[in-house]
Amino acid sequence: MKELSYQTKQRTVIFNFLTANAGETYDVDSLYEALVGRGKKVSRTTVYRMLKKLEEEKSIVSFFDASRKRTLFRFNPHPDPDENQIHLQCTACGKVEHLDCSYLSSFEAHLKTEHHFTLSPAKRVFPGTCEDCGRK
Amino acid sequence: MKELSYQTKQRTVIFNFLTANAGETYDVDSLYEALVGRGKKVSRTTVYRMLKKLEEEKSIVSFFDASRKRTLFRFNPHPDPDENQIHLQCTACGKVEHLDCSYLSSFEAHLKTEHHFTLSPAKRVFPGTCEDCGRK
DNA sequence: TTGCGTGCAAAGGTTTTGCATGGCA
DNA sequence: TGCCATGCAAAACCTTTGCACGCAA
Repeated sequence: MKELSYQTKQRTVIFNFLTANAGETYDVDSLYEALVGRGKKVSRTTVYRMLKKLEEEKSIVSFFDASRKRTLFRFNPHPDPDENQIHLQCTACGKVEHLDCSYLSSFEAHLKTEHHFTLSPAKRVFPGTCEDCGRK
Repeated sequence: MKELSYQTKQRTVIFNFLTANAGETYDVDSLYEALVGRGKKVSRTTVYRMLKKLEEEKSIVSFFDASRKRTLFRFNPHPDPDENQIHLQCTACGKVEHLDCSYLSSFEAHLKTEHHFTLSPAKRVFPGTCEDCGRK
């Protein structure tokens, strides 16, 4: 019962944009505006639906920006769940830093053995203050 | 320019309920229903506004339940930002476990020294799978 | 041809806001 | 008395859904 994925123009446009801007995060609206601003033909509804699909396929990851109350998306460079992947989101400027950090696995192991809690592999977002905002 | 907080009936009712149920998390609606169900006179709007205020005063903490798409609140037993406080939220059942874990501080220190990122002291919520749901 | 993908408009649900009234200090 | 808090209704907001049409395989 495997679901097919047609290679439509909109799918290509959305996916290519996210891979080309792999370091950035986008909410639905900013992504939609960016695409339309570049002359791409796509509807907001399709952006919603395709992002959901791409996330299910692990091509992208999503997380919720509590301060702005909307879902953010970004390219997932490491679909491998064993990756030491982590997101640091600055609560001041909203910026999200992507980071590979081996220290995370030890913390993860501790949570699992000592607290019987398995960290979600894909959506680890830590709120805090980034370097720039911390100086202010 | 310090903002005052009047000790109104609604404020007392909301705050008392959350302290009396310090181990539980509530969304606005379940909290509202619980209060009205107990004969308390309060409006949904006031619940929203008072929760916001209590959170600003660090009396409670909030985080977003991505699966149910709504904000959750709970009493904050440790307003002290130095506390080794952490929340583990199960993405399967939505349950939130509160936890004091000294291991966290070392991870926090690592993030600060190596990655120049200061973890937010109040809103550390880690998504994952709890023990019960992990067994299924 | 099949059935997933698309687009528009409308609905859905959570949260916010405007405004007049109420109540604490 | 001054000013914050409250309540209602309406608005704002992000997101989902219904339905007819389009298009990839």
